[in-house]
Amino acid sequence: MRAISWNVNSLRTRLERVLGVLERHQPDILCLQETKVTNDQFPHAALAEVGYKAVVHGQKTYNGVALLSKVGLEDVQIGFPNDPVEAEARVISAKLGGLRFINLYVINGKEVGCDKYVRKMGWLDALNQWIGELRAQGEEMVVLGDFNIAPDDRDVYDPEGWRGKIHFSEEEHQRLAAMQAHGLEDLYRLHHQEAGLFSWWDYRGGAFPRDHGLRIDLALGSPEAVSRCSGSEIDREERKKGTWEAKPSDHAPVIVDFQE
DNA sequence: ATGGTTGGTCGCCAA
Repeated sequence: MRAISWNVNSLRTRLERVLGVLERHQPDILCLQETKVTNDQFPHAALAEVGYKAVVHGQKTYNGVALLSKVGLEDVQIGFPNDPVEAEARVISAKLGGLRFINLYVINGKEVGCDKYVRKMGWLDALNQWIGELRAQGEEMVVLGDFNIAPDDRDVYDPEGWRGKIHFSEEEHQRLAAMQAHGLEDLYRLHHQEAGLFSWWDYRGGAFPRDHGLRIDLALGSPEAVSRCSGSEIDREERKKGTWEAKPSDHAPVIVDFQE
């Protein structure tokens, strides 16, 4: 079973590239973030043509998450209980192959200390409470998506420059640690230990050619997910301009494989 | 500290 997480930065702009990713990697489940499309404008027909059915949680202009699958999804849940920013479409989850896939688009936070950063912390606290409740009920899961947090020095191109900044601050790391304390492990790090393996590069300042990236797109797994996880890769090629007419997203897809 | 680029939408906000 193959899962992919990808922040597409507008599904309508990126549809051709999404179809390319589906064809190249043949995932059982594709978890999209920043679809930036309302549910009534979601491109269901184009995805159905290649065999994928989508469950969606969108809004106009901002945010938006979706799950695509060609093998069916069970127990779909939109959002989570007691979300302090319920109007923002940031979470959708469903069960597949004995695991609940919880697809996240975490609040960016903009800058440490600003009101958006404070909202990010409160939102992560509420999310962690829900994840803790599910885990206490024995739910096995993969929590994946755009976390907007780089876990450690290996995940940042300039750790000293980034330390204490947005995506790499102590308070964000506390929230990530709190999530992991519910028994979740970084599935990518089960298979790769080296530094400099990134999932996001800023559009600005030639960040991709300079390889000034961060690994902020994560997949965390509970014990059953960990024991079944057979590999994980970042499709860095997808971040290149390549021969595609459409431009790349600023995020690369994160692929995670599981034994059945 | 600022700037740089992209997307949604049409003067900016968000990332």
